[in-house]
Amino acid sequence: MADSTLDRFDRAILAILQEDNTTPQRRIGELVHLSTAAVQRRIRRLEQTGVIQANTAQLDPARLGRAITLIVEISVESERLDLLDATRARLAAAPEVQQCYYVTGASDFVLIVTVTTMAEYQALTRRLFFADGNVKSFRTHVVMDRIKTGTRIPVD
Amino acid sequence: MADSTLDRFDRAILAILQEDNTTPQRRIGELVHLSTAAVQRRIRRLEQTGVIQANTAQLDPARLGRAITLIVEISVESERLDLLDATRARLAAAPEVQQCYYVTGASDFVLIVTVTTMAEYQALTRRLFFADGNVKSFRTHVVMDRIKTGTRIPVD
DNA sequence: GCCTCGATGCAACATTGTTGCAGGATCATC
DNA sequence: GATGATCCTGCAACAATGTTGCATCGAGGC
Repeated sequence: MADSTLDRFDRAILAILQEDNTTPQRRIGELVHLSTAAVQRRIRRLEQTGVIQANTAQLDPARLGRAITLIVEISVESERLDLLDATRARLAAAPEVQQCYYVTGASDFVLIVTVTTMAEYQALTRRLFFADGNVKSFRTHVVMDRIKTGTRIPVD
Repeated sequence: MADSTLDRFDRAILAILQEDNTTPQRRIGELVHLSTAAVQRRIRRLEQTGVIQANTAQLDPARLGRAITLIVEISVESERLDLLDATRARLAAAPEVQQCYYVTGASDFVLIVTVTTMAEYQALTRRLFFADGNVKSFRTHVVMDRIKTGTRIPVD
């Protein structure tokens, strides 16, 4: 899982798949100037070596009733490893928690949360924050506009 | 693009595609108890109506050299609409900015940024924050652990 | 009860993905 | 500088998957 340097072909393929992984391999081959077989083998290698972690559909949260997005900063009481790990596991397990980062700075965790109603969020805070003895405080930002979302990263 | 209520079949299909959109329609049909043709037509409708916004490969940032993730909170001087829009556009256009939210609370924008080196981040702050007259201040959290990432949302 | 509308399953068909094989480039070794 | 090993390529046959036409079924309105 170490080196496997990516050449410009790999990067070009990744750039395409990152935008639309339903692009036919034949089309990718035309774009990057390789045969479909070569494209196919490179994609398989990228998947097996973990460069490509998953192939997923991006859904519109609003259309699924989850119109509210929140960003939450959490501060913990103690940085003791076992307590941190417990909190970490609890946060990651919650389906409403879309993303969770352990960070430096004023807070310890930053979450991105999606809910259908503020009542649901209130319930979540009770279940996830107040019930967790190690959560000292949390600060909530309500998202008014999701200007840019996704997991796209530059490939060059 | 309005109603188009999602029944339990749609939701079951979305749950699968959100995990792995390379799952064959035949397999999806078995799982949700529909014919492949029905699955195929539903997926097409979900794509056309925008419930499915994109089909993308999820890449490992570390394997592409972007080992550093940062979360940045930005406060602006003025909430004047034209100034806000200019800042918003500038932030969204930066490829290093993976996600960008306009939020309530102590800060105005929250960004998720990926870079290869801290020097690159420093350059980004100059280009994006210091050069923008309307950015009053920003606070940076360095991500030590990406506990949970992605765009997965509950479908039920 | 009859009609329309929308969705379904089946089956033929089109497209796309996969694999075996032979050949070409690169690199270390001699 | 030749030699062989290794890796990657393209081509072509093949397998798997996606797509569409058609007949049928069920729900709701008249």
